[in-house]
Amino acid sequence: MSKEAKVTIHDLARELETTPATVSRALNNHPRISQKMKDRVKAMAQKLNYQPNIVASNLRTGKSKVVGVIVPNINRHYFSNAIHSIENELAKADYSVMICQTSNSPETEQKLINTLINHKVSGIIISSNKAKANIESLQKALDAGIKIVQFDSIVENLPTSFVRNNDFEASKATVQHMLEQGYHNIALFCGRLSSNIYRDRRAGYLAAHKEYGIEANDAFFFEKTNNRQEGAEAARYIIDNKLGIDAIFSTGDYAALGASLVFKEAGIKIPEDIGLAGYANEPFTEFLNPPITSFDQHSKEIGAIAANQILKEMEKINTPLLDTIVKGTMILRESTLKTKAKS
Amino acid sequence: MSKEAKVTIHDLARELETTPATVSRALNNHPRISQKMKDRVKAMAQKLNYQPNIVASNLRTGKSKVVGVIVPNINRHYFSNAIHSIENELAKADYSVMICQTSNSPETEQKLINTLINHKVSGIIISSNKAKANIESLQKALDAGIKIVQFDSIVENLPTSFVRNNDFEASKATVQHMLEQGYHNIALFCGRLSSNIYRDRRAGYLAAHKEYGIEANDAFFFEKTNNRQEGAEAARYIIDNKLGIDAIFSTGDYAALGASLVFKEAGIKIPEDIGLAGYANEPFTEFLNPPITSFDQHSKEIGAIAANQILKEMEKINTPLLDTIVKGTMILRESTLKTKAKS
DNA sequence: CTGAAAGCGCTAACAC
DNA sequence: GTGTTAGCGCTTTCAG
Repeated sequence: MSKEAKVTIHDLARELETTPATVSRALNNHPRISQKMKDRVKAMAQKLNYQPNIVASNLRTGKSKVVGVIVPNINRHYFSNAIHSIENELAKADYSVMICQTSNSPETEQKLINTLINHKVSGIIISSNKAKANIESLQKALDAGIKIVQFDSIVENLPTSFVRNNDFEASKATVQHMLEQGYHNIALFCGRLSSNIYRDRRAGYLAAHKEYGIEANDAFFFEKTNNRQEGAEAARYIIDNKLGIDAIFSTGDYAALGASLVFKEAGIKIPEDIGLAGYANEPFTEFLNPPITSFDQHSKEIGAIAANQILKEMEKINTPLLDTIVKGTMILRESTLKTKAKS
Repeated sequence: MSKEAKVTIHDLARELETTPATVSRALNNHPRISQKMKDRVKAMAQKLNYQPNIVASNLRTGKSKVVGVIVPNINRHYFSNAIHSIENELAKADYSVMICQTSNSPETEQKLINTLINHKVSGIIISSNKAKANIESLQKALDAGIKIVQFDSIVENLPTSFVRNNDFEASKATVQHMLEQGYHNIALFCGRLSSNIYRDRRAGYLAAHKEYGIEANDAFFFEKTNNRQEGAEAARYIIDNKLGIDAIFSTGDYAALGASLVFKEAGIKIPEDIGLAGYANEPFTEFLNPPITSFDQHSKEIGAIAANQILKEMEKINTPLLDTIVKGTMILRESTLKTKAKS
């Protein structure tokens, strides 16, 4: 298969009449090697087209310049942006990225964590399920000296760094805005409550109501309504069962999208007949008719922060763990501007 | 750091009063090991919570169940979908995915290819730049026994499998459709011609004109117009310099998006005043006002095909190389339906 | 069916 | 500043 036998540090040593150890040290810029030797070694490496065997180095040192990233799905705007930044930042420090999708399956996640441990990655950046087995696996990773940074969906009681949004305040602010616009019967389209992010967003929704002096109606709570289809179904349910709902706060943009299209088809006007706000500021929210209010989570920044934090933790001992909260930005659009629509 | 010392096959062997070789074989289901021994070994592995050191195994065998994926950017719909499928398919076969972004820099790409080679990956799935140095690096990977599958932007004269779209026919069909709608002065917004995909799309644009008996106007060719901003600039240029352009075929959706928004602001009506078609069927195209005609490339399928092909090549010797063409689907939308708009 | 022994390529004490 | 030596954990001939 190979044209020429693989060249190793032994070959370099032989050519230079020195030893593999010296070659290794020279290549790694060891301080106690003479500049002259370093130059000779590097020249010879170039000449023979020497390529270091990273695997051998990893085995010997027990470390590797690899970081694993575990997310539910790569092809969601939020994650693909976060991963984009993570790869960019880590590549600057010559780290490689191993990427894994759980599809929200705790079993898959556990398996992936184990695989990463066995690959001897130096760090894991993860948006986690909360299954007990996963927490144990993450703890095992920590015990093995692997640094972990959690983002998005996190397990609070693990001693790791976090990077997260202010989901509670964000949701509260959005719902407050809706209440102030005159929507007083706001449905909640919500993701799985097993995840802190959806729990927080729901809490924000409830807190806004409480502060405004309105009791949130339990019948207006749509759990597991988190994608386009589920959003569409919930919207149809709302249309069919005159519940008195005059607005929807959706903890995800896709459910809002599904609802938006159903309302449009049914001739129900947004924002006049029903208000609608999503979450995540997916690109399409800007272009819907009308454009829908959403919340930008700054996913690129989140990825960059997570990457730089894990870099510090991997390279400098005693780097303190950080809990970083990235404040999102409310993007007000036509879909909740009832007052403006009236005027 | 670790709670307990790492357990190795030696530990298992000692406990079972056998040898590391037998343990290794048992764990790998070697046929000449008795079922009884396999059971004993696996039970003990479980009991001691043995975790194989993949790195050691990789060093010894010179292989690894890792595939590298190299793309310009992760956070484009096309690539994030392709990668989504790639990871899904490879994970089924217990392969891990290392992901790399070139940001369209040939130097970065070359560095990444080398890193993957040195990591001893078994395969590389790549959307490549065409720089000479990169081709040499890919050849080096092939020489090292690494399987390569190219998709999207490919280097034709390398002996690898390809997975691609029928960009030429797709573009030709779209432009034909526009010509038939009565747009006879169609501008071309185009990506870098160093890439086969944009060359092919341009060729399709030209072929459609030729077949229709109209000469394509050189002044209507906008090279390096491939993102939102460039598209907006080109649109402004078109507005300012009365060139007689009555439609735009853009080889990418983002440039079409930029143009669409500029036209809207300028009060220029799509499709009445100007026709507009994009390429890639980015999610937002469906929701623009009006929705814009585009071309769905089936990126998920492309990723899945690339992944399964490389799996075969890695696992079965003498797997033939495949050149798979995935036919895209034209998505006709309002932005090019001049006749319908008239009626 | 199992054991003995060697070694993948590199690094890091420890010498001098 | 450089050489000697041992070994990371695993697999795989070769022997029996």
